[in-house]
Amino acid sequence: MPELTKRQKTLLLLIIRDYIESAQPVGSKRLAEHYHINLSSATIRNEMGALTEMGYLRQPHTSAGRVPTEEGYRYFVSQLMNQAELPASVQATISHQFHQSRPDVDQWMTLAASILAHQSQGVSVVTAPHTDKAKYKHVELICTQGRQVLMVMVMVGGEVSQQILTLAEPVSQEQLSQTASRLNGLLAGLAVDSIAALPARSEALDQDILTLIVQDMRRTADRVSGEIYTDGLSNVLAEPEFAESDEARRALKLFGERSTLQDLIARTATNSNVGGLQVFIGGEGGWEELRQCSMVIARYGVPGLATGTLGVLGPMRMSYARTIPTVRYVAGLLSDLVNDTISGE
Amino acid sequence: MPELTKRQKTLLLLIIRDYIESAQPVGSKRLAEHYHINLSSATIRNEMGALTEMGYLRQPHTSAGRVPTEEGYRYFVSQLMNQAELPASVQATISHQFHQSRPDVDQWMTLAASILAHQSQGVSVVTAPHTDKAKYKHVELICTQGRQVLMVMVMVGGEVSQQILTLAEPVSQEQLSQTASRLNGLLAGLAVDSIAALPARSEALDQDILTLIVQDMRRTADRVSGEIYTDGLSNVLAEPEFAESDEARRALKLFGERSTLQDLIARTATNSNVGGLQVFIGGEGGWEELRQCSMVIARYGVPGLATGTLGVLGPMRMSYARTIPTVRYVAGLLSDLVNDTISGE
DNA sequence: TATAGCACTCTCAGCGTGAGAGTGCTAACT
DNA sequence: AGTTAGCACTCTCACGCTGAGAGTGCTATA
Repeated sequence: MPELTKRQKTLLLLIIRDYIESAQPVGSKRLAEHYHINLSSATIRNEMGALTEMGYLRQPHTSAGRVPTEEGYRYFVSQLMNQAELPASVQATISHQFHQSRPDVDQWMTLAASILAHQSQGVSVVTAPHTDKAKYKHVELICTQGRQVLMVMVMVGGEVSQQILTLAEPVSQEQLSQTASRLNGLLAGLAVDSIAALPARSEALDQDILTLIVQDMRRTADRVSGEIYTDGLSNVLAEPEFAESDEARRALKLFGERSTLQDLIARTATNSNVGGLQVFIGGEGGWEELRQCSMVIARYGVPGLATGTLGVLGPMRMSYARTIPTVRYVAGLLSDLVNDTISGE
Repeated sequence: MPELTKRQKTLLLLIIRDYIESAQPVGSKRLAEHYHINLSSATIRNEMGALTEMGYLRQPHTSAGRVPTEEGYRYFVSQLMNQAELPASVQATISHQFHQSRPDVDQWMTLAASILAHQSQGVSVVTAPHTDKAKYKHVELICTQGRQVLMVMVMVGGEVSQQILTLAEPVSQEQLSQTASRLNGLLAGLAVDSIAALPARSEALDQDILTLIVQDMRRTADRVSGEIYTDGLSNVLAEPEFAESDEARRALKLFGERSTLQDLIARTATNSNVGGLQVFIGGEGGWEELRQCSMVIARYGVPGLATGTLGVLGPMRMSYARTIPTVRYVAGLLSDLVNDTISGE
């Protein structure tokens, strides 16, 4: 990793910024004219040569301008990470939208996805806040129809998850309510993990219903994290690199599938902390099809209590300068909201 | 609407079938060679000329083959409507998938969307079963966090809808349960419409909570029909007519937006009966952007109790021969499932 | 009435060409 | 030594031309 002179840094940043805007290889002449650096195109050419040598730029063909390499983007992003605040006016607008909305996780997630997609012009992905060590708070069993029962579980912290169970035979609503209140007595405050150990010491209850329910509680608790909100697929359709080429189209197809996003989030989120912000350039970290894409991902929430992931997926040429601060800001906002919710407003 | 000779009918059907497969204008020579009709290309040319005259075909340019007009497709579809059963083996597979799945509306909808998308290679849209004249059956109020309350409403028939309310001040779970059971006593069996009239005769209850809840019940009940399941967006990306051209891309963008589909379904579903199947060709019935698209739509369920809509949106050149019977079959299946559920399995 | 033949039209892929953009190198300038 | 001007070179791309091929409509014929 050779050293860059100050001039090289400025030039590199300028080139990348220009390329992100124009989507076209940038040449020395264009650079000299459009930005008032006091340098001739020849000097710039020399520097560009050096930057190419060092691996930050490359030329699509002999007589084209330069295009950033992954390494180049990486440098660009590392510069952005330190500074880059969202303009106060934008912050205000976003914050306003959140406080205007109904105080409902579903609303927040949808809104976050929409804002991210709009600001970054990429595909946004947001997962609902979730804990592994959720503590059980309350369960409700509601008879919907015949043998079908809707189970609603509420965790300490306000997380809600639900599932439909099918019993062996019809049960009345009264019976269900009784069972539920017994469960509530037994389980209040327990960590969800320990529910699995329950059946052994509860012969007193009607086994038939109970075993089924306890079994499904575990599964239900797991399933919560599966909720993924996404938005902005059509943004990416407009990008020139997705207009043609099969490779790009395959990537696009991936975006449309829930399972992919889920996997993606899971894979990247694990080794990341709340507050931290990760940028994956050119699909680093596996994922062959996304070689032309980048991701900006952050975790939000209160560690140990409820956390979620949010991020933006876009072409490698995405506007990091706008995406990174937006992701960071929205992550912060959601963290605050989660925090407020937990501490009971 | 001039009469078609038998030979013209055969020819027209053949041409359209070929075009749907190949996506390319079909010429007289190709037709004469590939299908063993005992006619020379010259004769076919004459007939094609006639069909063009009558408005069923057109030529993109002087020396290209023929392409079906909307009128042509319409004729084609009208032929398909009468016959066209799904092969028994496919029927079996689909039916199997449904009966294998968990008996859960959410599962069914997702599955239906997936099957439709896969079979038709288009974008599928399915709405959950819903009634206007839903009868209220049971309500449950669950405290999630501070002033937030999750309200779950169950309708006769098993339809479930929910919403988060925010009260003016925190309320304990016991209080909520009491309120809920009082509500249950008051409302059991009532049509949802008449709930709005309630507050007048209920000064006995804690007004604060109640007014809020009753207010929101109405809204919640309405919101149920909003649930839309969709799948297969990426199918349509592969189609040649969507590869280029801005018009097509704009249409694609529409598909990605929930609100569009919602509107679309609403607009088309109203004047359609369960069992009936409608085909909209070239975006007839408004919707400018979908001029290159067709829709196959059907309603399912038990009229008056719970009905929903399902359909497929694809290029005008979609495979009607496979889509129509699939939509019809899946609609039938869902109707059966809804029926079974209502009559209590 | 169906077919064979023919002249005509239009598209499209392939090719060559020249303009333009961009480069690297060298020599001159500060 | 760093900067710049100039120049020769390379490569792409848009343009125009052309010939092959596909398809047509019309007319004469079986």
